[in-house]
Amino acid sequence: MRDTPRPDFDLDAFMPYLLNQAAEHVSLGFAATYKADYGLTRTQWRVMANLGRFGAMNAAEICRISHIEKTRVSRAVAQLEAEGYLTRARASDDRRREDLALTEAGRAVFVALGARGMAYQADMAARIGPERFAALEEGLRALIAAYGTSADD
Amino acid sequence: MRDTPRPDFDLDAFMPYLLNQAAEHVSLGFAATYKADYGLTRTQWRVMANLGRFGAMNAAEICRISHIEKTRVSRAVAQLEAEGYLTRARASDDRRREDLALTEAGRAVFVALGARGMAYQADMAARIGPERFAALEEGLRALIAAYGTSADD
DNA sequence: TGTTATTCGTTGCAAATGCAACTATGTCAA
DNA sequence: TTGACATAGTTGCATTTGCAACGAATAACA
Repeated sequence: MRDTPRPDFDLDAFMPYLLNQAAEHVSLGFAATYKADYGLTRTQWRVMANLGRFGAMNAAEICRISHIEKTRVSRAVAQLEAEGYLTRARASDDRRREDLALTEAGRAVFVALGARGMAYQADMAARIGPERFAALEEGLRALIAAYGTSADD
Repeated sequence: MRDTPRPDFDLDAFMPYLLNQAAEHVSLGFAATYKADYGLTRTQWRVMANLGRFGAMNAAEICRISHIEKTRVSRAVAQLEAEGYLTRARASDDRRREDLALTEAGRAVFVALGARGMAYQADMAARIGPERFAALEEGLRALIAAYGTSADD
């Protein structure tokens, strides 16, 4: 009586569970880098990474691209500005908007962390094998495409 | 001057980023189910899923298996007990330990959500194709194995 | 033009979280 | 036995988070 008349559901093979496990393990590994060396939170790093990769944009665009909640972005931006990593400027054509751009210091951090990120990525590929890595990437993209566009984009 | 003299780092191909995106999309989809219908948080659901799948065990074991922080487990367990989904019993051989087990009500929720989970999973596989789905699963397992065991297990 | 709806970003507040400190129990060895 | 150390689980506290409500600016349109 102590054991379930067990249904077929197996947590070990449940994709949301696997995704979370993998994401957590992998993210924590890299998070240690930018946390220890630059005092950045995950959200702060992601905001910087988007600005670094895609150029200046406003907060709402970052939300749309990264699917980070807008409150979180708002606070991350405030902190990044306080630390001199980005600047905000009211858009002249629409004064609700604030154009965000990395400062030189911010760009430098982005470049440095980008290099670390690529090294981390290479290590990952080596650990599980390049073919598996490629297949994984493709699967993740498919998933994001399948669920991202329909829901909230 | 507004655009980065861009380094090679490409956020779109950064695995931790892809993993987080995918995990978030997919998890939120399923989370809506157990949140809306049973008022469960993600941690609560995961605790129940572990108990349902692996049978009675104590909180520390749940921590080890699921990699959830022990404070979080402690609080989830307290809430689940308050709602009648599980029982705690001091282990007779070691009175520090508390054996946790799902109640009938808890088991019923686990079974119901398990069924939903399988349906959700089937939908995912259909959306991206079974081969990709299988490859994705294999890659995720490899990643978890590669990073999980070394770090904190 | 005036009225209503929408969008951008911030803030208040309650809930969730992480970390360290703590209690209680158990282990090991002198 | 005693004392040092380890483990199970809880609690205090500061930080982070999500959601809803908000003010300001703009769009849409009668």
